Amino acid sequence: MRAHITEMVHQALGYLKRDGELPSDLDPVLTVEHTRDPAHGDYACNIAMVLARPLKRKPRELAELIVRRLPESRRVARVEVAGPGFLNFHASPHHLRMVVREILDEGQRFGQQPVGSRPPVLLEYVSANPTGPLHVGHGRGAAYGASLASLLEAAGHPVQREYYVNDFGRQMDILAVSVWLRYLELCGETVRFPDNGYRGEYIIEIARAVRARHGDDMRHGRVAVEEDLPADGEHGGDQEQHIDALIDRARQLLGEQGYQACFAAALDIMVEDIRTDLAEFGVEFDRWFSERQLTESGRIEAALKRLDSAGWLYRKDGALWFKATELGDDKDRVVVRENGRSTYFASDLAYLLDKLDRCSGTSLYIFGADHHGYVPRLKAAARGLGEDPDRLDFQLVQFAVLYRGGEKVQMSTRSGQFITLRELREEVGNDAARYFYVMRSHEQHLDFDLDLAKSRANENPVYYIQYAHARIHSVFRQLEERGLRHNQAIGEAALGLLESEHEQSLLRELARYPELIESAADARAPHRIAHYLHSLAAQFHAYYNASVFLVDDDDLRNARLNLVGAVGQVLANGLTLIGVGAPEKM
RNA sequence: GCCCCGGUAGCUCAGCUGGAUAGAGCGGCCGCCUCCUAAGCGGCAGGUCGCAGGUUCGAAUCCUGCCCGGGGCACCA
Repeated sequence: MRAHITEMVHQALGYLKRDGELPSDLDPVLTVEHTRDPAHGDYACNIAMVLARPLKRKPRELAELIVRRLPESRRVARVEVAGPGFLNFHASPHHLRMVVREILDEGQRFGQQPVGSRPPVLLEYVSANPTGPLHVGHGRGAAYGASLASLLEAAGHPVQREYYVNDFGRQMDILAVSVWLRYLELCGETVRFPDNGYRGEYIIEIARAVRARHGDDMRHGRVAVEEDLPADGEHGGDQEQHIDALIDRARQLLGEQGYQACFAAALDIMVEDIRTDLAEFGVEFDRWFSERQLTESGRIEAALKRLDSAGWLYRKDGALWFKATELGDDKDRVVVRENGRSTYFASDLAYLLDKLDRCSGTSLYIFGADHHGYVPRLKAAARGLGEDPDRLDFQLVQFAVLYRGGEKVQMSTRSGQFITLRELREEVGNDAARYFYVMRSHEQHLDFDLDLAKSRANENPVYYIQYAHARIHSVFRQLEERGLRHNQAIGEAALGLLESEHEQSLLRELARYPELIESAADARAPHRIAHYLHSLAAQFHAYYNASVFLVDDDDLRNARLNLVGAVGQVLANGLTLIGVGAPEKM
């Protein structure tokens, strides 16, 4: 509809230019938007105000001129000049009738553009290190990413969903050693656990699984394990040196094969845990991209070679550096360490290149807010690799803080004192968790009120929306119980009977859903869907309380059922986008 | 010091990429079930859009400076 009105205005301008009433070289930027106040019609256009200055004419006068030349449209009932010079367009009853018909005919596809009508997007999200279970912070990234993926798809972008698995590097070694030490404990050895190790209960469970698979094969005595290790932090030594030495010791005692078996077991179990956790949360991926494979396939070398031949690498202090500063970053970055191992950033380079090769459109990153420093770095990387940095899009998800009983729930990762995503889901349920995570703008800190999320009362927005959907289904059940059937054709013919304020505002609200999908997708803002649904539900509840739908009059009843059915459909479609269920009964 | 996000009603937040008289939920107060689910509805109260300049027909929205809160600035991952 917005496009339709824009076209109408352009036509009018064309006539005026042809007739010499406006200069022919005119090419103004005009906007058509939804009005907030129904008194201003359904859509407003600012063209007259935009033209007023360059033409040195009064906006209202220009507005009158344009209105007179607007082409006829069945979807527009009338156009008025209002306020400082707005063109206010009133949608025709025909237009609103068409919207209801479209909703009922298209069903769950209503609001969606054909996939492929917009450029593809490769969306990477969550990508938490598989060194422990997901916590509530990851949950927000997961809910946001999954909702955004659905939203982009609905707007017509082909979407590839990816999880980048950091299955390589020192953190994973620390995980493997932590598991091994717990395993030794299970075998009956008394070994000291390093300050820097992963302490969570889950490590013991992984160790148990390793023991079930490998028996006592990996058992070594305490002396062999701890002999001659540098002191740990607790004993006045260096934590990092201590744990590195411990990793080396594990490699020696277990042999490379044995060590890899332990490492692989820990990794498999962790990744599988994350995968099922997310799947239960309705968050799925098309691909789990392994960092290790990136290394082994030589793509890091390839990316570095490309940077080098473009002259962006240099050697200093024994390390290989990327001249990021010259490409917009605030400092140069090491890509190969003094010890010859490539850095995490080198993997990022290779992955970036791989993504851009596989997706002709945009590579969209969802980061936690603490990763914002990566943005200039990766843009510099794209430039250095000879790629267009505008093909990268970064969305930063701010932190979520849990509140229980009005008190902030304290969490710290190190000590293993954190609430996992799984615990959160069990406490408040998947629907509430998904909704609460996306109901706020992702770039806004989130106060997650556990008590509110658990509440089964009207104050909980999730139930409020779901209740509206359930009520609608209940109406249709009642209809059948009374031995009646809904006749859509009769309803459509009688849609003109829906003249009450509630009915009109519901029709207007439904009509803007497809445009909401578009603008929310462009703004990467699924929270707008959440707000829209709440508003639609509110209007429905008001309507429900004000009118009886199942009246004796066939025309009126069917017309109302068309409207109510359409509301139910749009509620279900929107809830699906943000991963929340649309129950038919509550 | 530099960078990112935020500051809008008592609280939590929207504000559709610059529009018309700034909105919702919660909390507070007053009402509404012989009727399709009261997990609902109606009403009242509540505002210096952090502060100061600037840009323009028009600013909560864009620019600059300052104040406050959160986060980040590794040859860690």
